[in-house]
Amino acid sequence: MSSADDNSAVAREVWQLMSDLVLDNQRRRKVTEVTGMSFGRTRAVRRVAKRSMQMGELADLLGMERPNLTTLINDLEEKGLVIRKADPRDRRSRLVEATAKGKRVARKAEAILKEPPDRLVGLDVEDLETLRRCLAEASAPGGSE
Amino acid sequence: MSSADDNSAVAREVWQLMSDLVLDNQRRRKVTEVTGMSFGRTRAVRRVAKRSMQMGELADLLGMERPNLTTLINDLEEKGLVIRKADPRDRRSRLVEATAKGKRVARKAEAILKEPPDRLVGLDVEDLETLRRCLAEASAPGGSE
DNA sequence: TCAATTACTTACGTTTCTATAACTATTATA
DNA sequence: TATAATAGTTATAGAAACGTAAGTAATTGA
Repeated sequence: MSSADDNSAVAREVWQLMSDLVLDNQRRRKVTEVTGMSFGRTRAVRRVAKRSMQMGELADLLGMERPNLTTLINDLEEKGLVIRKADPRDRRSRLVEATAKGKRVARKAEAILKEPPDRLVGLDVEDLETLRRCLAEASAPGGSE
Repeated sequence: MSSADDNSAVAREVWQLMSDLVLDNQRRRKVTEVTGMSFGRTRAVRRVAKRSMQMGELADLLGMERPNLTTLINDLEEKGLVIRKADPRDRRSRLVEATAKGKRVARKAEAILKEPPDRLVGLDVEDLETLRRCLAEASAPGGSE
């Protein structure tokens, strides 16, 4: 029996446990409740709040078609959460930027999403440190979501 | 400085790392692609494939209103993925059961969702064991998702 | 037994998500 | 400069996700 097989088996268990912990839909529900809009809309606002970007880049990050993003951003702009600005480098493209209001909404969402479950906080500090070390090692440099 | 504060800070980091790892939208996308239906529909099939249950219980698990579940299950029934059966205990309620076809679809989805990312599999066995131990400790007895 | 409750469905309307085709404006290139 | 490629928008249209009100059938319990 190879060590790779051992890894795989344990990794599957770990993955299952992690997924169960993270994929708690109450969290999504809470976010839509607090922000007063869909999770997808909130996701866009959060992205833009971190950094202004072109429509195309944002569409790619959110994994949606450009025409659909146009509609979404129209909506967010009407709500006063983002604005489109001219891109000085390329007049074809538009830069999407979060307004102060948009950033507030993004912060509210992040606050909910970043709050770890009680059960995680309740672990021993040593265990948490170990978790952090291992997960940091397992994490891609680019991050996701 | 209390130990609780230390825990909280590290826990937040751990949580962030875990969330990034789990919330990879490519996975969702792949599931809808393979199953040929929305993630929500697939979620329902997966639930029922594990265990037959009443409409109400399923609606609660999926976090949706009963009328909406009725529509969803109608759709899945037309697709031949589930069937409604009489509940011998209570003739008001219906038991939703996955068909063989439904179970196949559920298996396909699970196969994608249960596959841990390469970066996790690549960790040392000792680290994986530690992760498992910690996460098992942090997991609720009831599970979620 | 009969009123209240429960489990589910029907009917309806709104929002959100999704994809595609055709269009304008701008930039890059041959 | 003419042509192609790019960035975004408009226009459609269908599927999916939500919520509420009102209805049926079965059960509970006073």
